[in-house]
Amino acid sequence: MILHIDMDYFFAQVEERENPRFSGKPLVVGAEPKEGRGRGVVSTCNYEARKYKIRSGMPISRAYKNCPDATFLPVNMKLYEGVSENISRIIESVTKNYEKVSLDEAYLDIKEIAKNYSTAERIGSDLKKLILERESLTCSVGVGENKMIAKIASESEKPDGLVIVKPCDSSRFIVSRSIREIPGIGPKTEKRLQEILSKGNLTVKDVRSISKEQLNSVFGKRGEDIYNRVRGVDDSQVVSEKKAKSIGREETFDKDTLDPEKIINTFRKIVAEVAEAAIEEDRKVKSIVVVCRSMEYETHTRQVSFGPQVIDFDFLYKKGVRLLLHLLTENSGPIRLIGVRVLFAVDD
DNA sequence: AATTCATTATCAC
DNA sequence: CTAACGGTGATAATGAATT
Repeated sequence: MILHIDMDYFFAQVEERENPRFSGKPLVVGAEPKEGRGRGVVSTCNYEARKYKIRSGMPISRAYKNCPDATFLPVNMKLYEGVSENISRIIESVTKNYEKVSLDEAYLDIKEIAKNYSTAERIGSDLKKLILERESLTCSVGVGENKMIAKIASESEKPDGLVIVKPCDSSRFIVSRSIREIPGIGPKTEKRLQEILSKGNLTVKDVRSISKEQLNSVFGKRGEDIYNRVRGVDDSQVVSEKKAKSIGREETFDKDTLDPEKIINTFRKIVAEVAEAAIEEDRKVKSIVVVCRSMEYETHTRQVSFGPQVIDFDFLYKKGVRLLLHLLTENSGPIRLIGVRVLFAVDD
């Protein structure tokens, strides 16, 4: 039995709490709009902003066009990280057996503490009450027989929802939903499924009509997963204390650039940040990946591995510059973004 | 033949 | 009218290189 908790419009709700004058009016947290010329995207917005068809992930320029009078706030990650920590402490008062998947989302394995689904409902409402009392924030909670059902349940009645799905109801609960509501089915997978069935607006029921064999032939190993998921089956586990496998930084230029000075300066800065983060984590690094995005939005990477070692700036910079040079040579056109990522050694 | 490395694609938040 | 589009991290597929 799994409980999924998802904070409602998290970044924006925290900002409303810190500054109640933002409440009740459209509020957008994300990149600077710069009179509609900004290149970033919306991180989160409140429900008033959603009335203007503003959404997470939307280009900030479009959000600005939809509602120029909205309040636009920059992302104050330190603030949200602190609040997220507080919420983690509250979750830990319920169970230590939980997996945090982002600042605003977590799965709790509650099979040991909930004998039945009415107990689970009580645990969910208690958790919501604690978070509201201690942090003045609302969230949505879903309970189901596995992580996927719990997540769809929590999404289904937000904001401030509490949805319990008993195992006997799992199949009925998902059958009429859009295929896009199944976690892991993104735009590309949806499109390929539409092509298989020669039909748009697919529901979970539609996808159930595709045989395991056909899914396997189109999607390979993932086919099995899709076959199971549309039938409500998901045996992925709640994993607490997950260690990062990589860390990276990337940066989009204000304007696509060819200026070597600008590129190398930005590169030096992000290498320094990645080196600092890797040293801070005290982890051994085995590879470095350099990312370069062209004006045409093509993303290219170059990477090199080495014996696992604790790295410093000079080491990373020497390795990275070579890769960057390769990328710039092959590209020659204006650059939109550069990035650096390090992969940690498995052990350690 | 099996494993690791390098690259790209897809997805999520 | 249409396109517009971050940063961070995970995982899988695929093919090449290495053991």
